[in-house]
Amino acid sequence: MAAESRIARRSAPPTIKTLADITGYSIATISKALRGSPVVAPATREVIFNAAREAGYRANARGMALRTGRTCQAAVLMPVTAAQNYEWDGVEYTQILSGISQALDGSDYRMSVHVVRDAAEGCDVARRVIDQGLADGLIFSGILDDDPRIDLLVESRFPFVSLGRCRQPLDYAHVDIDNEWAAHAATARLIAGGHRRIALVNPERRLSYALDRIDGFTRAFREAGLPASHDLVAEGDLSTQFGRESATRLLQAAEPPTAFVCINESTTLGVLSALGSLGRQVGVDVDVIAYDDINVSAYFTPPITTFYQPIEVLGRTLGEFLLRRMAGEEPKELRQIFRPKLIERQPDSLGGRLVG
Amino acid sequence: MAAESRIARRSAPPTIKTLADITGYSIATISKALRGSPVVAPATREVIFNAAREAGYRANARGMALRTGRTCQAAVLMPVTAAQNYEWDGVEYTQILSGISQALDGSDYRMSVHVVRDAAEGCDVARRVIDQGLADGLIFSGILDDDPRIDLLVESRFPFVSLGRCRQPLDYAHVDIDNEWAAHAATARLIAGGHRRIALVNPERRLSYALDRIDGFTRAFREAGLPASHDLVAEGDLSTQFGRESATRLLQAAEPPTAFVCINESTTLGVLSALGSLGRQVGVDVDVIAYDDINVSAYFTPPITTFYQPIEVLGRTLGEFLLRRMAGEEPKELRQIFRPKLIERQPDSLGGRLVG
DNA sequence: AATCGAAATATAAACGTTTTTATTGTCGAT
DNA sequence: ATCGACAATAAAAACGTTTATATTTCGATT
Repeated sequence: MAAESRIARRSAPPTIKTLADITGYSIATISKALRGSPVVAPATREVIFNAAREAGYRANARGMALRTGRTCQAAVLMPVTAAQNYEWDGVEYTQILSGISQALDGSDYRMSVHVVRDAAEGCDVARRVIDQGLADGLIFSGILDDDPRIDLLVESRFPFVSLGRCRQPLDYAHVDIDNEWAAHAATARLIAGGHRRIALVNPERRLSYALDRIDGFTRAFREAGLPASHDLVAEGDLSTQFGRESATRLLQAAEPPTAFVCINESTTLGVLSALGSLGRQVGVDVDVIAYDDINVSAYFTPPITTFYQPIEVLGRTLGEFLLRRMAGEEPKELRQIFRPKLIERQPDSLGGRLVG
Repeated sequence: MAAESRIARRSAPPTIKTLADITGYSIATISKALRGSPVVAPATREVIFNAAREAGYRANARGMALRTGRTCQAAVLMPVTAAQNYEWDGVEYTQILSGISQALDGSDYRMSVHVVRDAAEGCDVARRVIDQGLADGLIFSGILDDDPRIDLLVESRFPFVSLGRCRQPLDYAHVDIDNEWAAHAATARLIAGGHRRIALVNPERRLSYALDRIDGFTRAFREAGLPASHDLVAEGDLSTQFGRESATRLLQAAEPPTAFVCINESTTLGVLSALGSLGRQVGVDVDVIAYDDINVSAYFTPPITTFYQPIEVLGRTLGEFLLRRMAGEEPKELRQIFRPKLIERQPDSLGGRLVG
C-alpha cells in the first residue's frame, strides 16, 4: 500500500485521461462529473469520484487555467518602502498575508505576492495582472487620496478588494479602519484630559488615511470649541527615525506639545526614544496615545494607551471579500470599516501639570 | 497612438497566432524566433521581434506552463505561529520576501507565498508543490534539527534553498546566519566584561539554530575555563511575552543572571519590559545583548548592544541562489553563511558592580 | 410500429504554447 | 541533368482541461 502509493507518486501524476482509462468513461464525462455538472448520472459520478480519490487525482491547474482563463491565483501587492535601513517597515504585512491566506484556505485559490516599491509600480503591476491574466483577483493597500489603481480596476471590472478607501465616490469592495473616528477619539481623550497643544504624528498627506486622521483630529478640537494645533502635525514616512526626529523637533519648538497621537508603533517607539533622550517622562511630562500594529505597546516602558485592531482580522476579511467578489458578488455588499478598541494604560490627563 | 494602444489593450491580447498573421510566418517559426532558437534566419527573427514589440506581445504563461511544465513560479513557505495575540511574530518576513522579490525581479519568475502554521504543514505544502508542479523552486525557513522537508526535497531533486541549515550532512543550497559564532561572540563579550551568570533566551530546541546557539554559548564558557550557566537557558516561542516571562522568572531565582543574550528583538523587548517592572536598569544592574531583526534596538531606552544582519540581504541571497539552482547550478556552490555585525552601544561589563 | 424526447454519454474542438516531424527551396557535387 | 545536403520554414501533435455539438439508448407517445 505504502510502496504502491509511492510508485504512483513517482510516475506521472494522474490526469483526466487516466481516470477515463480506469473508469471507461470519456474525458468529457469525467470533467463534467468532477465539476459537479448535473448532466452526469449520480451513479456515474460516484464511480468517477471514487476513481479520482483512489488515484489521488488533482486537476492540473495549468490545463484548467489555459482552457478557462481562471488562474486560481489571488494576487496581493505588498508595499515595501525603498528606504534603506528602515527595517521595521511593513512588519504588519505578515499578519495581513496570514489573514488573507487563512481566508483562502478552503478555496482552491492560492496567494501570489508582488512586492511594490511605490504607488506607480503598484499601478504597473496591477495593469500587468489584468492584462496578462496573472490572477483572478487583487488585494492592495496604501490607498492614495485619489488612487489610480482603483480607477483602473473599477473601469476594467477586475475583482479586487482594497485595504483602505480612496476619497472618490466609487463603487468597490474595501476594508478599512475608521481612521477619522480613531483620530477623533484619541484627540478628544487628550483634550478632555486638559491638553491643548497636541501633536499628530501622521503619514504623508497623499495617503487617504492621513487625511482621514487629520479630519478626526480637527473635528475633536472643533467640537471642544478650541483651535486645532495644526502646526503640530508631523508628516513623513512612518519610520522609527521619523518618529524620533519629529518628536525632537516639536518638543524644542517655542510652543511644544504636551501630548502625542502616534500613527503606529514604529513611530511611537521613535517618539518614546526622543522623550527618553530629552529626559521627559511619559505620563509625567507628556502623554502619548498610539495605534497598535503588532501588539507591543504593552511592553513599552511605561505601557501606553493604544487603539488596537488585530491586523490578521483585516487580512481575513480582505480574503473573504475577494473570494465573494470573484464569485460575482456586488462590491456594494463588500465593505467593512473596523473601529479599533481603546486600551487604556495611562490616565492621559495633564492632572496638576503646568501647560506649555 | 494612445487611443490605438488602448483599443489594442481592450481587445484580446495578442498571441503567437496574431504574430503569425501579421508577419506571415507560421506559429512554429514565431515560437522558435522568440525563444532564440538558432534555426531561424536572423532577418526573420528581426521581423518577428519587431512585430512582437509593436503588438505588445507577451507570452501567455498558462500556455507555456502547460506545454513545458515550467510554472515560472518560485514558492516561498512563510511561517506563521498559530499563537493568537502574538503579533510581532514574523515581522522579519516582510524583509525576506522583499529581498527574494528583488532577486527575482529581472527574471520571469514570480513569487507565490504559502503560509504554513507548523513544520508538518510545511512538509505537506512542499509535497504538494512538487507533486502538483505548483512551482519550479522552493524557499523555506525554520529549519529543524533533522528537517523532513530537506530530506524530501533532496530526494526528489526539486530545486530549493533553505534559510538555515539542518544538522545532517546533506548536499543542498542554503543561506544562514552563523549562529554558533554569534552566540559565542556575545557570550564571550559578556564573560570578558566579568559576567559569570549569563542567561540565553533561545528558541525551542528542535530548531536547528537553537542548538547552534547553545553550542556557541557553551564554547565561550569552555574557552574561558568556566562552567556554562546552562540552567539559565530559556527556551520557547520567541514572543515578547516569552521574553518577559523568562526574564522575570530567571531574575527571581536563587542565583539570578547578571546578563542576558537575547535571540531577537521581540524577546529583547520582553526582557527589557521585565527589567523595567522589577526596577532593574540596563547597564547598571544587568547587561543585555540582542540579535537585531528589524533595527529598532537603537531606539530602546537605553540603546543596547546588538548583532545586526540586514535581513533583506538574506532574502536577496535566497532569491539569487534559487534562480541559479533552477538554472541547473550545483547545490555545492550555493551556500552562504553570514556573520552579523556587532554594534556596541553599551560597555556590557560588570564594572565595579557586585556579582549576584 | 414508428417517432419523439430526454437522458446519458461520446466526440471533437479549443485554449496558447513548444517540439517533433515534414516540406519546401537552393546550391554544390557528381 | 540528377542527386543529396542543407537551410529555412511549415505542419502537426502534444500538454490537460472545458465545452459545444453529436451520438446513442431507452421509454413514452402517437
